Amino acid sequence: MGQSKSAADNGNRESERRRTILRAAIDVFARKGYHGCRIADVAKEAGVAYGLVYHYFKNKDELLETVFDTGWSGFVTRVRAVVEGEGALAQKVRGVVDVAFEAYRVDPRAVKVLILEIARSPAGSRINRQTAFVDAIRLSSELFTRAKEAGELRSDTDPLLSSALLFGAIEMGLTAFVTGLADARDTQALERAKAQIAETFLHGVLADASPGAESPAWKPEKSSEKSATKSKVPKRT
Amino acid sequence: MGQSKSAADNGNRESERRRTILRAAIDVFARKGYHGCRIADVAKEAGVAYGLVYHYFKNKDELLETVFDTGWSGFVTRVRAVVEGEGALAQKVRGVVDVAFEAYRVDPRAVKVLILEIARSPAGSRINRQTAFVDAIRLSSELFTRAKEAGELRSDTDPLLSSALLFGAIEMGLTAFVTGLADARDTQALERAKAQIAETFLHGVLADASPGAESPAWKPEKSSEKSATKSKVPKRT
Amino acid sequence: MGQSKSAADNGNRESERRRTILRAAIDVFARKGYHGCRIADVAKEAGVAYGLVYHYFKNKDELLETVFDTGWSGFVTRVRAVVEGEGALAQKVRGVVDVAFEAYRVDPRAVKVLILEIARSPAGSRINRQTAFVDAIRLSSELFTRAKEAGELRSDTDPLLSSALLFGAIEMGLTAFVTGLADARDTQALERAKAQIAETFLHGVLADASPGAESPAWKPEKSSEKSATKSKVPKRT
Amino acid sequence: MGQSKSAADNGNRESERRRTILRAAIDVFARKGYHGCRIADVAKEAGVAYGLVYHYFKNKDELLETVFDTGWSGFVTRVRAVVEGEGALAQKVRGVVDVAFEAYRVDPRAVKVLILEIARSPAGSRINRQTAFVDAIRLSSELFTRAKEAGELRSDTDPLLSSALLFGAIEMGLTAFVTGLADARDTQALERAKAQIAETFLHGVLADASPGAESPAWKPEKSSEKSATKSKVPKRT
DNA sequence: AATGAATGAGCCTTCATTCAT
DNA sequence: AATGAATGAAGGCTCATTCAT
Repeated sequence: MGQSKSAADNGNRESERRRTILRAAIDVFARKGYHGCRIADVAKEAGVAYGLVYHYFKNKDELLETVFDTGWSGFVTRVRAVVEGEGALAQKVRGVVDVAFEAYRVDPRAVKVLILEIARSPAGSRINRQTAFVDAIRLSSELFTRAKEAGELRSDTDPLLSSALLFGAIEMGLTAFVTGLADARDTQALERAKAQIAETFLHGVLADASPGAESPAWKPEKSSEKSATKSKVPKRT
Repeated sequence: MGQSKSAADNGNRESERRRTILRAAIDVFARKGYHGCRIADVAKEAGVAYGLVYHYFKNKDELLETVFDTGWSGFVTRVRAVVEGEGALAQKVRGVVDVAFEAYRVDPRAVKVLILEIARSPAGSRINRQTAFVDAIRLSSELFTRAKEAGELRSDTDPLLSSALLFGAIEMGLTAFVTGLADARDTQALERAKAQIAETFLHGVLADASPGAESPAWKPEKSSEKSATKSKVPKRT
Repeated sequence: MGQSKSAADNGNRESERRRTILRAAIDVFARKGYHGCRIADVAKEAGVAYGLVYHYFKNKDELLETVFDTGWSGFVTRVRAVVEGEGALAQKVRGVVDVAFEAYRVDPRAVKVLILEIARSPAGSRINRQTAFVDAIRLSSELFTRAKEAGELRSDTDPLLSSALLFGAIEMGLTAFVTGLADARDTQALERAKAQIAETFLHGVLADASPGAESPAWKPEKSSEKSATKSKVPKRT
Repeated sequence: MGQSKSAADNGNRESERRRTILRAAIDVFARKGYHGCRIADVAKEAGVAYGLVYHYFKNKDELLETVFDTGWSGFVTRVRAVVEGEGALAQKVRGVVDVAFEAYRVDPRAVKVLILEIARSPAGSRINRQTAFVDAIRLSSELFTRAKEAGELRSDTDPLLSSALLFGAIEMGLTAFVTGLADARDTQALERAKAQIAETFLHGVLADASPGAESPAWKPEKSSEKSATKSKVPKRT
């Protein structure tokens, strides 16, 4: 029993160490970027000897990959839940934006890494835009494929591109906060940004022409998105 | 005349070399990324001796910065021309998208560098997202500020964020081609992507509910962009 | 005990390596001079890997500085012991000369470095004549200041300059051996040089005019320096 | 005639250029030291294109060698004139010291180079202590050889070493000024240093014990150098 | 003679990775 | 498991020298 306890301890201690190092890696990546980050930095941040990093990770690349995988797996999982869950398209789009911003709220540094360090890994690495955002993009594209088949989308939209545009907007929106272009401490601003991203994606930036229809769907007090869409559309052509 | 030619030759030859090296740097950056790009590679690609790179550029960072500045200055200049030119908002948005895609058509590798290598430069460098995309984003944000004042935009949109979203969509749209997610050799696809980006940004992805209105303006079979814009814009407001 | 031995081993092994590298640096410096000495040479001479030099020394300059500091600190310490010790002025002057020649006897290469490489370090470096010989010169100048106050020196001598002259004579005397102008393997010659330097400094090169006075003060078998000085001095002027 | 004049002009212009470059080299060497001095620096200082240095000098080493040769040849010539001229030993010793200090007064930077840059040249170079000071030392050693044969020197002095000591004292004395240890703008100090060097070398630093004898020979108010030397020497014992 | 662009060997330094303890 | 000394390949930068004009 003492043994098993010790073993458990060891086991815990091991994964604890592993997590400590991973956490340190995220922080250092966020601060210095992948290439500016040396293994020694990660070890120092984690408070461990620097050979130890190689006990838990084969090499720097695997460390980075783990950082990405860990970060993305959570994100992709949540995106999948939204995409495969119940609700109308608009609802799901808002859900995806929510997931991204929530991730940012919970761990801005991790998101900074995921956003800014995408495609920064060395040439040989498997980590790049393809394996990162693209997972989420492909996943969401199914959403748009189905929506299009259901006639919810304009007929000329390419689902994959739609998905790319959504994530492009999300990324650049978050980037505005990540890089300090916008103030991340302003919760109101974050909420407004979320809404604007989703609604712009859904309805565009243009104001409605008809009176009474100018209120976008996300203004809860005035109208549902659907009616807004309805009222606007007839006037086009 | 022989004289002036010789003088011109000298003048040209110098800047020719410089341009050759710059060109080579763009190509190597596009191929290997900032960190994977060695001065030796650039020199070899340019067909010049190693040391010559240092004749024209103080160091690797300055070379990089020049690549970025050159690339961006052209892009920003063109964006400014569109933004400050004549035309309705929608027209200008399409114009901005056009500029980006045209740049891609003319020199895909340069665009690849500008898109993928943003924010990859070392910590000490002045090259980063801030000084790159942000210039264009800030510039365009004026467009949205004015449009909002004119009532052309939904009242709840933040101009800076709108601008960021537009460029986010453009970036991710181009990224789809840059990374091979979409086929860059397909001119039709490029045209469709352009249209979809602009129109999604302007009108959202949602289909019009009313019959007869489902065709978005960018459907080529119905109308040219210009006429579509023309016919559409007057009716709004 | 095995433990303590192991601990001692570890402690020693580290500084042993450091000392090995320092030793190698001295040798290579002595052989090739500061600028001709490459880190690769030092590593090879020490029988360690290239990178290890940087494990123990921040850079080439620090390695150099350490070589100088180590060398000088020993020398300056010994000079100080002589200067601050007991004895008459003449005794101390001979002692200083002794220290220099003894250092040469023990480690001619180190002395060669200290003598020939002084002031060779790069502009930015802190190593130069000022911080090297000047320490010893300043230190000894106190000796002459006190001696002058005690009336042991001619009234018109500047203590600092006197000190400089002594070390100038010592340096050039050693240089004669270092450069091969004189034969360093000839112990007798070394002894004679020592004596000549000290006595020339103390009494000048000029022979005594009166017969029977041809024996210089430093001939131990005939008279003590003190009595020699005494007996000689009254007759002057 | 126009031709010959032109040729003369060219000839003059050429050697003028050569001298300009040499002068610039001396200045830059004095300022930055041999290794810290790049050909480009010399060219810039001289105000010429940098390939031109290679028209007049085969390579950097030859340039340095020329600097040394030029500097030393003047010095050695003057030392020779003193050594081979008329006068008593003491007179000649004072003359040698005079030559060195006069050289310093006329062109301190050149002397700085000659003093501080000795032995700094690369391993392969012929320029080093051997070919520099040693010429003067060997030359002067003949003086001491003859003086010793004439019984003017203590019997135990080695002529070569005596010569070395004299130049060592001169060098370190000048070094005090060159390095700023002493104030080179103080003409009085320079004169006193000259006197102290010569007299210390001739008579040593020790004060005479007898009253009224404390004034060294070089005190101008009591006696001329010559008479002092004369009157002093015979009275020694 | 004069210019300065072009060349490329050389060297310092960094840092991912391995290894002995 | 943990440590940190040891390794060495890689690459940025300098600068003496050459060469075309």
